[in-house]
Amino acid sequence: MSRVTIKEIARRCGVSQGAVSYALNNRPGVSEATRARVLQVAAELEWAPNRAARQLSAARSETFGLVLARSAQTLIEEPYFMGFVGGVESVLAEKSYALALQVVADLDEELATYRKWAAERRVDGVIVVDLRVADPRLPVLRKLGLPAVLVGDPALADGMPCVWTDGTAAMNAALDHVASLGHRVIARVAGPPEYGDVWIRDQAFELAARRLSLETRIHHTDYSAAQGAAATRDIVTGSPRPTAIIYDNDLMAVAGLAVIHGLGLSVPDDLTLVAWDDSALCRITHPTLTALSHNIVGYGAEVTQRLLGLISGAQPQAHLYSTPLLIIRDSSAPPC
Amino acid sequence: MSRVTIKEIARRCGVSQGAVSYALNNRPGVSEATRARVLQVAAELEWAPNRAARQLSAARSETFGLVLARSAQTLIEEPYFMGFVGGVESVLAEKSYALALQVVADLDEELATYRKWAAERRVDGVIVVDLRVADPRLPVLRKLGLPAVLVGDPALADGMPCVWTDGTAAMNAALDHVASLGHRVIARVAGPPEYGDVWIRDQAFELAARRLSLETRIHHTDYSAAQGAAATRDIVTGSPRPTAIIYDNDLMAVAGLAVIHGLGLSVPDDLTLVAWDDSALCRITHPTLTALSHNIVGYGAEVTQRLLGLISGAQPQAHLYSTPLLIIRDSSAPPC
DNA sequence: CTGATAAGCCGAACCGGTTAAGTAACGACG
DNA sequence: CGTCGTTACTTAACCGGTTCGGCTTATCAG
Repeated sequence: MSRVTIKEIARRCGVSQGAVSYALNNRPGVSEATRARVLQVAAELEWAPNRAARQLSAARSETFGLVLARSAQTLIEEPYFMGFVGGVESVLAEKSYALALQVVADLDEELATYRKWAAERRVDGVIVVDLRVADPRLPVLRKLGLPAVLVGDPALADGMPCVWTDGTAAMNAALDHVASLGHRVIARVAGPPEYGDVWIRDQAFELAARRLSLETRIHHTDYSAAQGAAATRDIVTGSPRPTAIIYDNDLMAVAGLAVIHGLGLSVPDDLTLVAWDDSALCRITHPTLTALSHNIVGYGAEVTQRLLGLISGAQPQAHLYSTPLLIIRDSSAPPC
Repeated sequence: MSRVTIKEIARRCGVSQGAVSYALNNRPGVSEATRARVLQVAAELEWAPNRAARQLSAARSETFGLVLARSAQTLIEEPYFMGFVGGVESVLAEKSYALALQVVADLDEELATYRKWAAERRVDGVIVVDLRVADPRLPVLRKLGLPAVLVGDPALADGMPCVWTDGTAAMNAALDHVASLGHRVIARVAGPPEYGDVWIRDQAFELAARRLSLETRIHHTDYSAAQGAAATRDIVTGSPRPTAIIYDNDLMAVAGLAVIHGLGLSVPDDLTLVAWDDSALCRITHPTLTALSHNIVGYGAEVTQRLLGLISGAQPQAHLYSTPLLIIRDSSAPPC
C-alpha cells in the first residue's frame, strides 16, 4: 500500500508542502528548476493526489452526476442509455472527472438525489435526461444552484442550458419519406406523453401530417417491447388499416415487426415500418428497419463538454447537437 | 447554497463538534437527550455529511469501482451491462455507497485505472467482470491490495473471492434439450476464446456433446451482431448442415435468426436456435427464442453484497449465484 | 547606494469531518 | 471519607491537500 503524500515529496525535495502544491498544479510561485525536481520526485514515488483531500480544500468534487429514473428492466432493454453513458465517460475520463451514476425508480427519488448531492457537495454539476413537459426538476435544480445541462429541446428547458436534437425536423423527414412512397394512413407508436421529446414529436407528427394531408393515429406506450407489440396489434387490426407505422424507439419497432409476421402479414409489402433510435437492432432484423439514426455516444459526449464549459464559466445556452438522419432500409416500400 | 457543517450544529446545540460527531454516527459517548437534540437540529438544518471530509478522515471512500473494458459500441448493443450496473446500484444506493464507473478500451487501460484508483484512494473495492483465462488483472489487484470480487467461475479466480453462475450445468441443460429433440449435429456460436466464460462453455460443450454422441462445431466471434450473422451464414452453408445452433448471447441469436430467414430457411423447422442471456430480445422475435435465462440484475446485486461483506471482514470465498435456466420457446423443435 | 518591486519560498490556517486522550461530575463501595 | 469507575463531554490532533500573508533575496531604476 503506497501512501505517498505531498509532505513526503516536500521532505525529499527539501521544500515546503506549499511549494510542492504549486509545482504539481502548474501554478506560478516556484522556479522552473524546483518545479522540475518536484515533478520528477512525484513521478518516481508514483504520487497521485488524494481525491478526498483535494475535494475538501478545493471545494470541487470533480464529479458529475447522472440520475436515471427508469426501471432496471427498461435500462436493460433500451440500448440508448449505456451508449449515452459511454459518451459521457469518454469525455470525463480525459479530464479525470468521475461520473456518479444513480438509478432510481421515479422523479421524486431523482429530486431527493439532487438534494442529497447538493448538500453533500457530491457533484459539481448534473446531466438531466428524459426532460418532461413542465419538468418539476428544473425549479429544484435552480433553487439548489446545482449547475445542470439538460438533454432536450429548448422549448422544454425553460431557459436553462440544454443540448438537443431536432425531433421536429426528423419527424418531417420521416413523414415526407412515407408520404412520398404513397402512404396515406400513418400510425405512430409513441412513448409516454409526459416525456418532452414524445410531446414534441406528437406535435410535429400531427403538423406534418396535416401539411401532407395524411390520416393519422397515435398510440402512447411506456417504450417497452410488450406495449409496442400491443400497440402494433391494435393498429394492424384497426380500420382503415394504416400502411405505415413510425415507432418511437427501435425496440418497439422490432417487437412490432414480430407481431406483424405473426399475423401473417409482410413487411414492407403490407406495412412500412420506421424506427427511431438506430441501434444494432435495426440492422439485424429481417427485413432490416428504416430508422432515424443519431449518434448517441457523441450526444453524451457533447452534453458533457457543455457541462464542463458551464462550470468553468461559459454562457449558458441552448445548443443543437444534430438532426437525426433517416436511414432508408428494407422495411419501407410503396403500399400495394 | 446551504453549507451546513457539523460546527454549526455544535454551536446551536451548545456542545462540541466531537460530541455532535458521536451523536450523528450513533456511537456511545453522548447522552440520549443530547443525541436526540443533535439529530433534531441536524434534520432541521438539512445537514448531510460532506463526503470529502468524511473520506479524508475515515480513509474510506464509500465508493466501489467497476471498469468495463469494452467498446462503447458493444456496450450499446449488449443489454447485459446496463442490467448488471442497475443491480449493483440497487444495493449501493441503500448503503449510500457510490459507484465509480469507467469505460475503457482494453485491459491495459483497465489496469492503469486500478493503479490510479489505488493511488488516489478513490475506491474501497472493485468489481471485476469479463474474467479471462489466466487473467492478468488478478496479480495486479493482489499487489495493489485492492479488495475485489470477481464475476466468474472459481476455476478462473485463482483463489480470489468470486461470484459465478454455473455455465457448465447450463450448457448441459441446453445440449440435453436439443439432443432429446433428436438433433445430432450442433453448432456453437461462441464469444472470444480469451474470455473465461467462453472457455468454460467451450469445454462443457465438447464434453456434453461427447457424452451424448453429438457432432459439433464451434465458431468464435467478438459477441457482435455482425460476427454472429457471419458465423451463422458459415454454419448454415456448411455440410453436413447442423440442425441446431447455440449462441453465446441473444444479440447474435437474433442476428442469426435474420440471416436464416434471409436464406429462405425456417426456424424451428429447418434449424433450432438457443440463445444465452435472455433479454427482451428473445421474446420479441418471431419465432420467440429458446434461451438460457438468468437474472442479471440480481447477479449484479449479489456481487455487490459480497464486496460489501468482503471489506467489512468477511472470509473471501467463491459463491455460486445460480444456474441459468433453460426457457423453451418457439425456436426449438425436432429436426425434420 | 538606496528604495521599490518582484520572484521564490515558508509557515500556517483552512476545508469538514473522525477519534484518541484528557477532564469534570457523580454514584457506588469498602 | 477516600477511592475507583462510569458517564458525558471537551480538546486537539489528524487526514492530505490548497491557498494566502509574509519573509528573503535578487534585480533594477533613480
